Amino acid sequence: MRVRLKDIAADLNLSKMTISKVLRGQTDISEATKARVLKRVKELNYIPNLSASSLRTGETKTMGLILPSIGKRWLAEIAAGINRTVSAAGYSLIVCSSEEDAESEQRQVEILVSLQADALFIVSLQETSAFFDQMPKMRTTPIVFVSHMPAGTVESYVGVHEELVGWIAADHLAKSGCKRIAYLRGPRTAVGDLRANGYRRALNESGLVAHSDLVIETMSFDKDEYTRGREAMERLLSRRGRPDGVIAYTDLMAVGAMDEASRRGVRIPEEMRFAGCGDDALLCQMRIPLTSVDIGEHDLGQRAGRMALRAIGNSKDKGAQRVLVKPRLERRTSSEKAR
Amino acid sequence: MRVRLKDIAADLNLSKMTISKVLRGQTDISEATKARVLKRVKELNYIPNLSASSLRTGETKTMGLILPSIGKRWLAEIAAGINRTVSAAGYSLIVCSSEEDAESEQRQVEILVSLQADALFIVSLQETSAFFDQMPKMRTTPIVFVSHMPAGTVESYVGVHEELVGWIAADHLAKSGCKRIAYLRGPRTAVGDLRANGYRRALNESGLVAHSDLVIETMSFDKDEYTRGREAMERLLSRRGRPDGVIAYTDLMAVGAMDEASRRGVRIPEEMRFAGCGDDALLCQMRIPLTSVDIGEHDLGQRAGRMALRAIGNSKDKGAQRVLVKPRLERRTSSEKAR
DNA sequence: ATGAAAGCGCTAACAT
DNA sequence: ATGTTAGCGCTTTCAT
Repeated sequence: MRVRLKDIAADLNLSKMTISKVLRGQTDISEATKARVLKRVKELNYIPNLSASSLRTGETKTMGLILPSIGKRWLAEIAAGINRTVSAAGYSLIVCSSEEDAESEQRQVEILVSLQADALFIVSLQETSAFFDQMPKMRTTPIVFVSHMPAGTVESYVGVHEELVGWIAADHLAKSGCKRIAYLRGPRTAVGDLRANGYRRALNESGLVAHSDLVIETMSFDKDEYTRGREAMERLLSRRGRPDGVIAYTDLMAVGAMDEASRRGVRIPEEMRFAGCGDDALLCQMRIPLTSVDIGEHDLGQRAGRMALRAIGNSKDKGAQRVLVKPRLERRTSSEKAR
Repeated sequence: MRVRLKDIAADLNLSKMTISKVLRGQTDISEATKARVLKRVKELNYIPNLSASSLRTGETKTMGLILPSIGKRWLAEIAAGINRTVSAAGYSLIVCSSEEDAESEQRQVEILVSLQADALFIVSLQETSAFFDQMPKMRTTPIVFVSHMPAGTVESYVGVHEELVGWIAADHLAKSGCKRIAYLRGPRTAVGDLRANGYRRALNESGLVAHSDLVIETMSFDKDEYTRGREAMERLLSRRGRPDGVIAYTDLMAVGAMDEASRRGVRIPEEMRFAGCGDDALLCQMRIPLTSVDIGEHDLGQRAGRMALRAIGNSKDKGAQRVLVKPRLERRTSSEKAR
């Protein structure tokens, strides 16, 4: 059996209350006993039973994060941002992966609520907020939606100014003198559409036209993004009127497109400039350093963390909060004249 | 306040015992009341308090996994492997990141033990088992070390046959006819040394010599692996007697080396064959598809999961268990004559 | 088939 | 400065 408060108490001829008080740093304990207790606690390697204290206090000083998967860099950065913020406030973060499955996500929510997590962060896969609405009894546990917000939810939300992502990249290339800017657009999702809108707006503002054959649809989903990027470039180069600027929905697609262009003898950035999205350190350092829009995942995580801490603080303050973080451009060789 | 068993009981004029029994599937309940209870439970969206039941039963049906970081693909695959196995047995997996910090790892262990996780998996950063030895009182919680084993531990361990990783890659290139096989070796760690030994053994077995200037040391750690791969290739090509085969400690280094070689006009695989380690889907599909040693992380995770389940089953069976999974070669264009 | 009592390990509130 | 009592929500055991 594990060591309990009671054991330490018996060991030192004290009551378990005294031990408990020492462990929680209460001040009405003499320095002498305090030292004695701490010494024995260390020796016996006592680890408190969080189930028990949670049952009594109603809190675990633990927060849960549910991610679609734990292998993606941007998700890991969100996690790191949250972790930094909440651990500074004395909370531990535990992560669950929904393995890209919306039903599994719901199970994870129940597990974390069941575990008495003090707050939840979810990068959700739910289309709508139906699941969350039906459990209003769960309102004790604040939930912060990160990056994606199920339609209808009136919960806290921290997301990305997606339209600006597309705008920043397109505006940059336009200001750099590109006249025909192609866009390897993302999926037909809310995010994909917003970024495409930003791209179009930037072009219009610069007096350019987002000609429809400059926008390449996301192709066969059975292929990886790198290959999709290459194939998109094939299409662009096979037509008359090749672009002098290319923006891709992801860094990997951008790298694929750049590789294909290079292979066909296009000089980068002299003849064609490129920008990606995600600012992936790995991809952006390869070959021709890639200009990319930094989505700001770490910041996203920090804001989400702060929001949860606030929600726990004033339980009465349940006004829905929404924050959008602003993306930032990282300029590199792929879009700048070599000096 | 959250819904409790008591609330449902009062609601239906039953005792909380009855509700509890229904929820745990005990059979001594009439079908009628069972249905009534389940209906109300669903309506009220009851979520059990795991702290309370854990306190009573001593188990949480939860296991913890501690990773150095959650952004790495191979760690994510280990996690997925564990998850698959333990969730099939009714356990939930919760993940904590130690953020590459050995002290933080210790804190995570304490948190998960405190949370009453039924078993722990650790991809550990500890050099020695000192921390784990000093908490024998914690032995109630089985710990499975994955991938890396702190010196001295007598716990369960599932790792990789690292020597074979180096051997497989080198043997493959040797059998393909390469006579001068270079090795961009990893760090001076246990793993790095084992793989280097495997490389040397394979060469010897094929009657080749692991000439010292064919083994390139890991260079400046402030640079990313891609750049290190490129720079290693620069060095190899600047000497007389260029290699006709190159093995790299990671896929990313291999890609860097291949890029640099291509840039300098070396034809791959005709003039130089390449193999990496890790079988990273992203990196292995780029440009020249890269032959790579699949470390078998998913398998690693599954074995670890099974080991933990066994440890929970027979609490008496505390014989230290060790398993090494075998890596596998994935052949691709970088090492095969184009057909 | 249903329920009452006791207690898991801890702490809030109140003695002493 | 230290200790006593009660109870958090659940389940084990034993009655009914």
